[in-house]
Amino acid sequence: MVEVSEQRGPRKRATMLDVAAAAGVGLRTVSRVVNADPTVGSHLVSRVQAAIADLDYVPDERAQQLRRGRSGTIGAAVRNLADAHPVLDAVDRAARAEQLALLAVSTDDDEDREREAVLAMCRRRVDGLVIEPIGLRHDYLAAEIDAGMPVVAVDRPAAGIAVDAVISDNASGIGMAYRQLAVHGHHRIGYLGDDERIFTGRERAAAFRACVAAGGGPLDGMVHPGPLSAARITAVLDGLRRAGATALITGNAETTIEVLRQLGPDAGRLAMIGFDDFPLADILRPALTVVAQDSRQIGAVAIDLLVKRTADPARPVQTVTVPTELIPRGSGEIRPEEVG
Amino acid sequence: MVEVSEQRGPRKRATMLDVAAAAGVGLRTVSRVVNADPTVGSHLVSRVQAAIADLDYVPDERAQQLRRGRSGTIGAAVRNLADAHPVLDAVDRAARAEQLALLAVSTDDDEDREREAVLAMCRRRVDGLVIEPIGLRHDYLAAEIDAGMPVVAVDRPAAGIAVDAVISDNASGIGMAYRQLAVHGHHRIGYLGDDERIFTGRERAAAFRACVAAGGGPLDGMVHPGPLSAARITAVLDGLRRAGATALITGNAETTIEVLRQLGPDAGRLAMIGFDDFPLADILRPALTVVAQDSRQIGAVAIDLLVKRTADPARPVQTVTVPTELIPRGSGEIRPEEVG
DNA sequence: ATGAAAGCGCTAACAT
DNA sequence: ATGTTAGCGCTTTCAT
Repeated sequence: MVEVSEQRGPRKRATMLDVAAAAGVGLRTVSRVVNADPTVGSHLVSRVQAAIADLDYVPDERAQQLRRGRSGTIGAAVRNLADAHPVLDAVDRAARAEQLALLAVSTDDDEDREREAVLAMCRRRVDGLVIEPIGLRHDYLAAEIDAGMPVVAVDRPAAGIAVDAVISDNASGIGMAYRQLAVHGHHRIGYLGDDERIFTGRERAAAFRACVAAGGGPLDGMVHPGPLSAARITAVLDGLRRAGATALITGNAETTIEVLRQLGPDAGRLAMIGFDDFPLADILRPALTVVAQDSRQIGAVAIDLLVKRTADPARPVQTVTVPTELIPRGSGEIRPEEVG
Repeated sequence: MVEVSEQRGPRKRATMLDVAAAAGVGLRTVSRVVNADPTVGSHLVSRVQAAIADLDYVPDERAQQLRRGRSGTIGAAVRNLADAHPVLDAVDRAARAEQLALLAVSTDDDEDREREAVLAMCRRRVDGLVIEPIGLRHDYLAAEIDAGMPVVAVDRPAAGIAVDAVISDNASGIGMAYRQLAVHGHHRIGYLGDDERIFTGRERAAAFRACVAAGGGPLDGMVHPGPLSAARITAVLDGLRRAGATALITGNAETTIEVLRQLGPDAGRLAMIGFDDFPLADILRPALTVVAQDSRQIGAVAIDLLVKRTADPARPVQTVTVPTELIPRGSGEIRPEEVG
């Protein structure tokens, strides 16, 4: 009986050993060809490559990683795949420049999801971690860091652990927004942003208070940090109107958007500057003046810190602050007399 | 001399063997505990768990996968991490329900990036592939499919290979948009969309032509498929104005947004319906009427097809069409007499 | 109910 | 310049 070689169903996947056999060379030679080791005779190289093409051989990266001891991958846990795109994009580019693949997951702003996602990446033995921290405590990472995992926090510092961080200059951003409104004649300026239990919410609210104090404007009823909810925003907008506010600074993109949604056609009747730029902010009417973070630089610095820590695990922990930029588009340049 | 046990620098990572030694049990027992095998004595379970906690043991998933022969991961290659979010999100949810992790990469609408990204996933031995195809030929996947890799195309079919697909009902979507405009009194309706070399561009332009033919409206100078560029859109808008068009259907979100950008304050002077919904479409003025794809269902169906093919690799290849929905928000309900 | 040993596919010492 | 061999950390027959 002759064995039927062409079976139905999926063909078995070729391994490196199959390739070696087909090419009539040793396993090591195939490995060398796969890894572009120049010390292989060109004769054998082409024979091995032919066998690889013939068998549709695809190296198993898991085995490579396991044996090499490095994964060549860095993990990124960001709050939202969509919003974080500019930072993530920059991280991706920077990582690629360092010959590193990027494994990105969304934490959906959920503390448990974050921990779960980060630990999953640790099980995959990523060579480094970029985290946009959600929770208040990140002790769950202590063991990993202890085991030598390089970690960098972006957007906000990670509490409870000593890791490098890249954050935007929130105080300066709020300052620019406040001055822009003041320069355009506003005196009664409101602030509506994140809960102060959140790092950026805390920093931005504090910076705003400092600006008002320095500018001599009214503080009472003007500063509204708190959780993001449509109902709260409705109430705050109402209160601000009663208090005679002619201008508003919003502390994050979600808040900005919800405010615009509620303002509807009245959007032009209040001067407004949003912290964080977002797509389409320029096609709104009036176009939205924003304080933009330098996402590209944030991502690049994050990878840089990761690489440096990998090279020298003992180096002192560092927090890098990246400048923000005011982008005037119209909504922040409305004068009080145009408001009504 | 006594060995210094508390060294400087990263502690070596504990392996399963270390845990076994620390707990005074066999390797197999630790494996059983890690995998929640119920046949382990509760006495040993707690002893092993204590050792795991003590050593901060984290299983190496690559080794698990290698040995198990499955990765428990499905890969998704989408054009854009931001735009695809709803589909990706649905894919993610559906995958998790099937106990599968999701590995997502962006192809940035680039054919080479797509191939590179997909092959990278194959090297990681994902258990299935969800692809939003870019290129015209996908033969590079033939060998993988032959080796038993389940693949499903979303949004458009993959050419050159026989794989399952989930696509939106483009013709019906264009039909709804056209009728909505016609019902509101428009007779001179323009179309501006993707190049007809792109599947969706082809389908939507063809559907639009069929609508016009059926409705008896003018076709001449009204249908504009082609590459997305600001200059081309400027020219088309100008031509449409001269041709007396009172309404416009745009064939994809990028085009819609660029049109709105160029229209600026004149946005309300042209009835408009966009194919594809996007965030903030509802806070524009006028709010944008759109044909929305059912991303949630697309994602769910994609995973369903993947699971079914995994279970039965020989099942016939299938293309599922998912309905689209018209969401009237204002811009599509402007009457010709309001247009200037 | 538990352990010893083989091996997943690959790379890296070590021959030769 | 090329081949042999020993693991990387885990799961899994197979004994016990």
